[in-house]
Parts: sequence; C-alpha cells; structure tokens
Amino acid sequence: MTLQGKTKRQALTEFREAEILEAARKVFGEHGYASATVDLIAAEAGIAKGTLYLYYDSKDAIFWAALTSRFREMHAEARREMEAQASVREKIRASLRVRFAFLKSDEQFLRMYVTEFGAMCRLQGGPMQALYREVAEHMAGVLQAGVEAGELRPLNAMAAATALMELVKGVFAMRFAGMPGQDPDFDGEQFVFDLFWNGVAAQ
Amino acid sequence: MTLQGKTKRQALTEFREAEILEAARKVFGEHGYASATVDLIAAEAGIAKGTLYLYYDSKDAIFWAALTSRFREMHAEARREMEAQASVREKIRASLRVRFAFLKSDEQFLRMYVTEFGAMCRLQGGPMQALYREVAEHMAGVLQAGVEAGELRPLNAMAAATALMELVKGVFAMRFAGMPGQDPDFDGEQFVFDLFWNGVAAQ
DNA sequence: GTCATAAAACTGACCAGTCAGTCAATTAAA
DNA sequence: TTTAATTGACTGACTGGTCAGTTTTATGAC
Repeated sequence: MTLQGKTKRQALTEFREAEILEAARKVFGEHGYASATVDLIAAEAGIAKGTLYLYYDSKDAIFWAALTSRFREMHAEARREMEAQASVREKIRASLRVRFAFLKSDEQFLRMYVTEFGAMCRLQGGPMQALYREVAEHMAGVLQAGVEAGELRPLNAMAAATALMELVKGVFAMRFAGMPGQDPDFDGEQFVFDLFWNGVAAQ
Repeated sequence: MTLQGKTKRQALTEFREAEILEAARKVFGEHGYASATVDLIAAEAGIAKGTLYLYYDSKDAIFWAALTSRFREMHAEARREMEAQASVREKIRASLRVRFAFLKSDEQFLRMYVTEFGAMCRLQGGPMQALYREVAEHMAGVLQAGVEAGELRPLNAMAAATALMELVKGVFAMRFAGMPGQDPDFDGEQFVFDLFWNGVAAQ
C-alpha cells in the first residue's frame, strides 16, 4: 500500500456507504419505512446483512442517512442557485426550479420524502428536524429580506417559508394519491410559483 | 324487550364501535400506526382483543374507520358552512374556519391526519383515497365557480383545492415538527387565508 | 318469580410469522 | 502469518389474528 494510492481494500470500501444509501433509498422508496427490511436493503446493495451493520448501527440510522444526504444535496443546490439571483422573485423561482428538477429526477428519494415526512414530525429533535429547520430558516431569511425591501407584503416569514415547502411536497403528493387534475401538461412548478408569488408579493 | 326501547344488550353494544374508534384514535394518534398495537387499543377501549375483532376485521380496518369517520364529519361540517355563504371568498373563509376549529379541537385525530397522510398516498385506491378526492373535488367545484364568476383568476381548480388542503395540514405539521415562528399569537387560519386568497383572487 | 335453555357477547392464552440485530466461522488482503 | 472484512444462520422479542371456553343476557315454560 502506498501513501497516495488506494489499496484494493480501500478502493472496495470507499463507496460502500454511498452504495448502501442508494440501495436503501430504492427499498425505502418502494416499500416505505415499515415494510422495508434490512435484509432487502442488504440484498439490493449486494452485501450481507452483517456487512451493512458494519457501516450503520440500525435500520433507523440507514433511513435517516439515506434521506438527509439527498435532502442536503437538494438544498445546497437550491441555495447556490438562489444566491445567483438578485430579486426575491427570482430567488423563489430558482428555488422551485431546483427542487422540482431534483425531485423529478429521483423518484425513490421523492417517495421517501413525500410518504415519510409526516411520520418524521413525531420525532421531535430527530436527525431530519434540524436540517428541515435550517432549510426553512434560510428561505425565511430570503423572504424577510424581501419584506424589508418592499418586494413582499408584510408576513410571517417562517410560516411562509414552510408553506412554500409544503406546497412543493403537496404537488407531488397529489400524484401518489392518484388525484385528478394531473394532465400531462400540468406544470406544477409554475402553479406553485403563481400561487405563492401572488400570495406574498406586495400590493 | 320492546319494539321502541333498547334491550340492555343493545344499549351496551350500541356505542361499542364508537368507543373502539375513539380508543383507536388515541392510540394511533399517540404512537403512530406502526407502533400502535391492537392490544393497546383494546386495553384503551377497556375490552379484550378478541372483542375488538368482533367489530373490525383487522388493524388496518380499525385505522381507516377511525380516520375516515372523523374526516367525513369535518368535511360535512365544512360543506354545510360553505353553502351558507354567497361569495367564494366567504366560502373559503368558512371552510378554513371549520377545519381549523375541528383540528384544534381533536388533537388525536389531528396527529393521525398529519403524520399518516403521507403513508396513505402509497395506497392507491385505499379507503381514504376516494374520500379525500371527493373533498378535493367539492372544493375544486367551488373554486371553478369562482373563476367563472370572475372572482378568481383562471387556475387549475383541482390543484388549487389540493394546495389549500395541504396548506392547512402544513400549518399544523409545523407544530409537530417543532418549527419556530409559532408564537402563541400566530394565527394559522388567517395566515393560510391571506396567502391563498391573494394567490387565487382575480387581479 | 324462578329455573332451564339458548343465544349472543366476551375473554385472553396461544400460535405462527416476521424481522432487527448478533456473532462464530470463513474468506481475502496485507 | 496476521489482520481486516465479510458472511448468513441464528436468536429472541414482538404482535396480528384465532378460537375454545366463559360469562352475560334474553326467552319462555311453569
């Protein structure tokens, strides 16, 4: 083994965690937390169950890692795109653009997010809580700045930020729930933007 | 036994179902579907597990009955109040008034609704699906009429109806999630109304 | 009123399946 | 040869659902 290069073993285990999380998202996404089994996740990842427990302590730990890692990625990208915009209006648009693209591109993550979010609310102080709060607070900061700049009407920024996130989730939930009004040409992103922007814009 | 009066037995069993459902809402509300056990529900209702299975076929059946019965009551009341209003604006206000009052008055039902809704989305065609759809379609009809009367701007009525329901749920979810911005004087009902009304009103 | 009988309601110990998590044995790398 | 990684059979706790047996109520003959 060299200092710089990777040994064969290291090369093998390098991406184990990521592989496990991808398998976990597939299984959790397809079956839901309750029906997903650790055996299934291990099989999907192509490793033995015991190996899985070398990397994560519990089913719970796998679940949270799988969910938060992608959620964090989505938020980081949204934040980057928002910062590239000047007006609050364009920041909101950028945020929606990134989030819709992200959720559309990863069906399994989307399913986890939409179907397990409610249950998460039970776990005060759970691993997802701090992250969700951080994301909401960032968006609230943006909205608050918009209020102070006169671009938005006076409002409870934190509530509005949460409302925006709920609207995004709601549009996708409608699909799973098999709701009508989901014409192929229905543009959820545009719909949420129109509703929210009209709801918060000044005048 | 008389034709009119109830025998002692009938009087006893008359409210069994309702008692079971109330116990079920308490247990499901406190623990969530997965952690709730049928034994717990039976104990809460003060009957043996076997008795419970005389009234409902499965844990699932108890859950759906407990959730949909209250949901139906809430909707019926909202619908009645809406019909007493002339303008779409006041119909929306009435709907929110009833729904907020209802959810605030029944903590256990609220918890079930907020925390288990996502999981419901998995069950295409489940018992709650048709009900939720019916409620959404009623609200969509009201909104569509508003569009045609020029009171609302042109929009996808079904999407807007769902969005409104998601907003209500979202405001309550914020509490469970321990989100900030929940000052004691934060008026969720007013907030949702302002956001939504501004979002859909004409001009 | 009361006693025998039938019917309905109820009970809770039990069963059978499930599954998260463990660990002694095995394999591969250093 | 040593060390690290991996395996998968196994365990033990849990719980949805059952059912043989018990209790309660209703009925009706006397």
